[in-house]
Amino acid sequence: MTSLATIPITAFQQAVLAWYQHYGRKDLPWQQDITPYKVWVSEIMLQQTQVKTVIPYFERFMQRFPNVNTLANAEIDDVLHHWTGLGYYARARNLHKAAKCILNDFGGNLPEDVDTLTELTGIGRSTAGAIISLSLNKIAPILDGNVKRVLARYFAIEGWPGKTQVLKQLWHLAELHTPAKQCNQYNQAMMDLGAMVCTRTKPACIDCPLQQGCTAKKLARQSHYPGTKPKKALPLKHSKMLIINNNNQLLLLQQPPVGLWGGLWCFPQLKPDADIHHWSKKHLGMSLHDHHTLEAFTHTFSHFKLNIQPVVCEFKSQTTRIMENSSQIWYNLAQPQSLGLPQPVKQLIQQLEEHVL
DNA sequence: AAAGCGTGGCG
DNA sequence: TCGCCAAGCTT
Repeated sequence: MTSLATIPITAFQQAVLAWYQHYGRKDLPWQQDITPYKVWVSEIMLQQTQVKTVIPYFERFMQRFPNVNTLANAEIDDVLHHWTGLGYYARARNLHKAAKCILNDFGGNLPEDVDTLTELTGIGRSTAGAIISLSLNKIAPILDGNVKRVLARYFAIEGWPGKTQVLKQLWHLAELHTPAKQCNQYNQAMMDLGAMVCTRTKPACIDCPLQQGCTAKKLARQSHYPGTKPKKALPLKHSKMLIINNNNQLLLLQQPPVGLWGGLWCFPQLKPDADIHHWSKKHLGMSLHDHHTLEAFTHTFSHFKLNIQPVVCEFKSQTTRIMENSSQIWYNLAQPQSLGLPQPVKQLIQQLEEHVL
């Protein structure tokens, strides 16, 4: 394979660093007055999430939780409230948990080595590397989706990075090429290259500082790398969401602390074949007077689709008899509490507000 | 080792 | 429209 020889490591690093000086991103919100905390929060938000989506969430989050201390002392409901719509809510729960740990065990300062950082929940090897390199300019490799794509193409690494063996190869290459000096700029540059030049579809190889040594380009097989995940159809599930409105206060139930939508507040959900009358009597102790459906819609998760049938419920007696408790609240439309809401629930609530007005 | 975990954008 | 997947980590 000598015909596909790549360029020496130092030349690789120099090309990447030189490109960064001209074209790298330096104006993102978390790149201003850089601190480990800002990099940490941004890296967590950016997991499986695009920059454009993250920016407004990051701004609001930093406004409300400007440092480890404010985050550690916040209510989890408030943290999840600021995460509403961003998805992968375990990230917010882990962030909050880790902030408490950093405050209690590390005096409010993030650990400054990869191994200790990785022990914090929600921080894996790549996120730890990003914090260490981007905020402290210490040497540490990163391997996010962008870097994976650049390396997989440059070295023509076969297979899906979700496979342990493929991932191992990529990590090895990342370690090998990460420079001791200007590690912060190099890592940022590799991510920017993947995001701006070495894109998933239609990579702009003509603009790439690594085009000369890129194996995928030589083979004209850019789209072959990195290998894709074996596909399977998403299962379709169905659920009813009960809208119980008492004088513009909506009954919401809190999801269990872990799992799908963990810790978030939802309308009561029923399986499609469940009887609403029976459920109302059993769980609310009330007789349903009438109900009507709103237009059903389908929400897509990473691993299944959920068809949601909203049902507006009306009762014979006062629904105020339903008492609040730790996992059951009345959500006040006029003065909403700071709570985490799944996107479909937030959506439905917005619809109801418009209807009321 | 592979599945669970959200949401939005894009071709 | 619909499948794919984006600055991954946890179990």
